[in-house]
Amino acid sequence: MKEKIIEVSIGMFGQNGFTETSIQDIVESLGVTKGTFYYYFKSKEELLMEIHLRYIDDLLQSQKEILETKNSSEQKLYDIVYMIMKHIEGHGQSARVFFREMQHLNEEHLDDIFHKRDQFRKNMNQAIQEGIDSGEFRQDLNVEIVSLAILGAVNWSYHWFDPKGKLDEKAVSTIYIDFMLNGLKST
Amino acid sequence: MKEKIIEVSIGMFGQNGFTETSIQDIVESLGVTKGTFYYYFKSKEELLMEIHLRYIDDLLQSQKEILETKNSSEQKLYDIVYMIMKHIEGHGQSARVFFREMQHLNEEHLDDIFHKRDQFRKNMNQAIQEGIDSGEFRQDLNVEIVSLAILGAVNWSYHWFDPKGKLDEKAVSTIYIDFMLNGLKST
Amino acid sequence: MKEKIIEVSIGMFGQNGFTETSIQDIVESLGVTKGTFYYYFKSKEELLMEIHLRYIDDLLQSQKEILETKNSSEQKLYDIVYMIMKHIEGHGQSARVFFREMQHLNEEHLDDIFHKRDQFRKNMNQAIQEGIDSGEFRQDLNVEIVSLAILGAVNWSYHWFDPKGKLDEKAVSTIYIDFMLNGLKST
Amino acid sequence: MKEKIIEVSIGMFGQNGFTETSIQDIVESLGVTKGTFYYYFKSKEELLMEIHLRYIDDLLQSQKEILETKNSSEQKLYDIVYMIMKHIEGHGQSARVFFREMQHLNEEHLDDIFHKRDQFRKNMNQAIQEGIDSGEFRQDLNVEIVSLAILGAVNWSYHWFDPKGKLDEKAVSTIYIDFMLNGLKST
DNA sequence: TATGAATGAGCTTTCATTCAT
DNA sequence: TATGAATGAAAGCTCATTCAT
Repeated sequence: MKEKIIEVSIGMFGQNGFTETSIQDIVESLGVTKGTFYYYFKSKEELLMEIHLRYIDDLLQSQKEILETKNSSEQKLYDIVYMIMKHIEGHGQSARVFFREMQHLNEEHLDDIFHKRDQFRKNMNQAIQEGIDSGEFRQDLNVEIVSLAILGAVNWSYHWFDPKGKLDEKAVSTIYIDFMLNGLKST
Repeated sequence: MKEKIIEVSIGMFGQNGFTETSIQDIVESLGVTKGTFYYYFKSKEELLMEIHLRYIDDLLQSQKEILETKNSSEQKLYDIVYMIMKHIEGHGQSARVFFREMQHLNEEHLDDIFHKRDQFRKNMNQAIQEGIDSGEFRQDLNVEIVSLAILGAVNWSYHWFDPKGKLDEKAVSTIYIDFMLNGLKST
Repeated sequence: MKEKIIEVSIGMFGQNGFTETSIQDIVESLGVTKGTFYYYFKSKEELLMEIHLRYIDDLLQSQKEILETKNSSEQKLYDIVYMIMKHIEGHGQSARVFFREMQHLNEEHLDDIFHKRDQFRKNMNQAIQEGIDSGEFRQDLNVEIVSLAILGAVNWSYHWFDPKGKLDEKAVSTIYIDFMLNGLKST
Repeated sequence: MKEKIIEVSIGMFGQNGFTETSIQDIVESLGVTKGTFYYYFKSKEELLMEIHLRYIDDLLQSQKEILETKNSSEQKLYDIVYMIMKHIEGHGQSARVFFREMQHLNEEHLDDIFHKRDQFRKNMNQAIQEGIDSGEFRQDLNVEIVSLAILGAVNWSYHWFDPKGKLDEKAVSTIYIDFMLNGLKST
């Protein structure tokens, strides 16, 4: 039941927004009553936190596995970008909730999530730094800002990426990486 | 008074969110009553639309001026990126509202805004295409996706950019452009 | 202007109801502002009272003229019925307002109107009594109740009478009177 | 609880009017909170509809039973008149609400009620027609108009009938019927 | 005569949450 | 595990009215 609540909530939060979705809406779509909801969750916010945690923990775990390999920095970068895109493709509504409804967490939870997002970003920084150190990437990069640019470009995809569109998440990732590695300029 | 309402609303919507800010909060912060609010706005949503319109219309206008120059594509790209960053720097809360609270517009208004955002994106596409045609940019770029990547990277800045931080909007723009033109790879 | 306000108010009160029609609605339909309204009327209720007064005073005056003639009771009865019907035909919305929105008058005004409606009813009683005394009407009638029945039947017409319908107010009055004088029973 | 809400609402709507009675007034008189009201009714209008439905359905049912008997038309007419009067006597406030507050139903509900009131009227027409066909009533009656006159006379009673007055509903009904059958004219 | 800005009280409705069963 | 009745606080919005100009 708890899983079912989370599942339909993600769908409804993603579609209509956190504030716009009432507990009533959620339980009605499951054919149960509000009491049931409060048996499994202390509050609406706790449900939102659970959704956030699952998303970011999953991302962090995948990122960790990628970073622990012996692959080239270029490959690692590609793997991370593709992994995020794969998440957006496979859990599109989760991504929407994660990127859009964070503000509705309470302070404590927000701190927790913020810290984890920061960790994700720092891991990204590190991957880029490694590429610089190994000579794969340019020496004169501002790691912090470039990292934010890459994350921004990829994360932004949740706004427009359509799993049923012309290009799948793999194709988009490939274009992203080519752009990020080689830039726009003709040589 | 209308201007004052818009002004404080942007601040409060940006800080606490559209749904979390009540009309009561807004008018209290101005020392007037709810009736006053509804004298100037038919609904809370109408106020939100006004904020959106001002933001996107301003952006489109600035973009148009940039595109109408005879500058190189590289320069135009820089100018657009810097212009967006300048907006985020100068109207940070507006940007937050614009990028985050769009969902609370009604269908008709959403259509309008969506159409304008699309226009902005298409103008961006065109700028890149011109660069390709003139030989400044690589021939093998996927214009649509690259354009989305650039916009994503720059727009995302509203999440983290701090006007009082170490780097100002000009420095960030420069780093962005360098990254976008030349990529990460060492040569 | 005062006349115009009364005129459109009758239309709007009749169509949509007194409470459902706002001052704003009224002044907007005249292209003026609320201040103007309050220049001519102390309150919304005062406007309603004015409408009521015009209606009942008109009715009372017409009734008086009919009763002062030397006509037969039958004729007088017919004239009164026809006169009410004529009012409903010609001032349909006024009738609606008069019969339906009385409750929104304040106590003092309500008293006044009530007293005048009562006067109208008593004059009716008197007409019937005269008919009885002269032998035109049956001796065993309960004047009070019969009078209320007649007024009920005629007044009720405002619910359904359609000036553009098959029967005009004259035809309906004739049928009413025939029914009231001769009853249903076959002889 | 739902019953209690309906009960006190009828009283308050009848006394002070639908618009003049707030949900607050209703729940306060029951010692509960507004939330409770909305647990049982989707809206104030829905409550009004429920009151209307109960009234008209009850009336239609009683009318049906009367019409299905083998009684004379005269008797049926008396029974219907008496039945309506009995309703006005016993559910005076309901009658007030029913006849006066109909306008506050929404379009869909209004249609429904209107249709049922029309059915009641048509059944009345039919009863009169049967009397004509059987020879009890005059051949030259305009059934539609006479029927409306009778209903008007009886329904109007809700304006003035006082259960504690000199004449009870039975006495009034008897006077009504005598008047309707035999008319005013002396013979 | 008329305007327009502002008020303030009140309205219907929503909703997260509680709790006895 | 789950229900269903009830709460209470707050929300968006309406509107008759006032008043300086």
